[in-house]
Amino acid sequence: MTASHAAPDDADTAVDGSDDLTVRTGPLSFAIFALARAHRGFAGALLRDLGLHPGQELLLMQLMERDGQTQSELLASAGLDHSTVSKAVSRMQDAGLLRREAAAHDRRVQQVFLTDRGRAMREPLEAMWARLEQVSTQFLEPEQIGAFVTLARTIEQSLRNDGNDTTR
Amino acid sequence: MTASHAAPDDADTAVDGSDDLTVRTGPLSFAIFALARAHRGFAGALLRDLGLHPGQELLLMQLMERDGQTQSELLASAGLDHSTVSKAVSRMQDAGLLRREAAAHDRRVQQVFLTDRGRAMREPLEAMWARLEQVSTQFLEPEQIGAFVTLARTIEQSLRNDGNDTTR
DNA sequence: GGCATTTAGATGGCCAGCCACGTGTGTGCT
DNA sequence: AGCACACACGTGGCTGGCCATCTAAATGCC
Repeated sequence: MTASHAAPDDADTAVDGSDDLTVRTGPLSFAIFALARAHRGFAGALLRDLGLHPGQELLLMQLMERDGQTQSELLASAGLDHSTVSKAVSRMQDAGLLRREAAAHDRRVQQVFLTDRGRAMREPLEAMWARLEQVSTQFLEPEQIGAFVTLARTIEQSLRNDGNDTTR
Repeated sequence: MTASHAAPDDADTAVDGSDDLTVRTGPLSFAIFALARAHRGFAGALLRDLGLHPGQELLLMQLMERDGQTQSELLASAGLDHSTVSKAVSRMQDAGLLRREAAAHDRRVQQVFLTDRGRAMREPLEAMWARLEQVSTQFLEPEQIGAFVTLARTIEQSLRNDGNDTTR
């Protein structure tokens, strides 16, 4: 994955010590960016082994929790654009992971169901997700994990509220 | 941005309380995902006003810090794939934000320089970046910000090291 | 009932980002 | 010198993700 270029000197991706403009102006924002990249990259590598693309695992796991959800429900839990879900579902349908079915009572609605092949991804996906979590938290104490999650949610809410706030 | 669907009931994007499979198996990983989406979404909205696309601001600010960097240097600081940088630089060149120039001593290398138009983005970009940071940290105490950054870097390093680790 | 509005998806367009592959250039080894 | 190798990029192909636009269907309002 990102191992290919692995930094010629010690100027690693983290940009430690050499406070550049981004870090100076917004250390937290930069930390989020960097963390998101690393996390996504690592997850992507694990998903690759499963034949999945980043983001698809969230849809699958969402359906494993409750099968037959509509696309609207899926995009709400994942926080994605409806077009993104539509395309992803379409591709995953082609891949045989799930299928769509028009709802009887409301023909606009497309219910999404896992196929056997999709259901079979449960164990590998849980293992992958557990490993991702284990690697991420390997140097953290339980209370640090809790603290991080709390902080992350607080920041997330701040961004979401402010983004929706028209009064500011 | 994500204001469109704004959750019909209380099933907000954050999935509070309704611990689904993802949150149950990897709360920290899910928190990172959710935070990254919100942060990226908010940043994207601000960048849109500046006529930029997500990711381009990092390259610009990197060049503002030190102009004439090679593409390899840029991708190292941003942690991106070389092809991503190559394409982004190409498009930003078309947009008149910067220009490429083959290095004299090593004709493989492409040095990237800001144009006047690119340099003019400095003030707006700093303001945008500062606002992003302000919104993100609006409910946090200074020590919480520090704690978050520290935790984020720790997690990031864990992911990076393990990703590159061939011995595990 | 009839018509405007809202809602669920689909689709096209565009950029970010990755991998795989190809090309030109510098380096090192013999 | 010669040749294998590493390095810096460019390009094509694919997916994720967003916005804008369109269609069909349900809902609301008169």
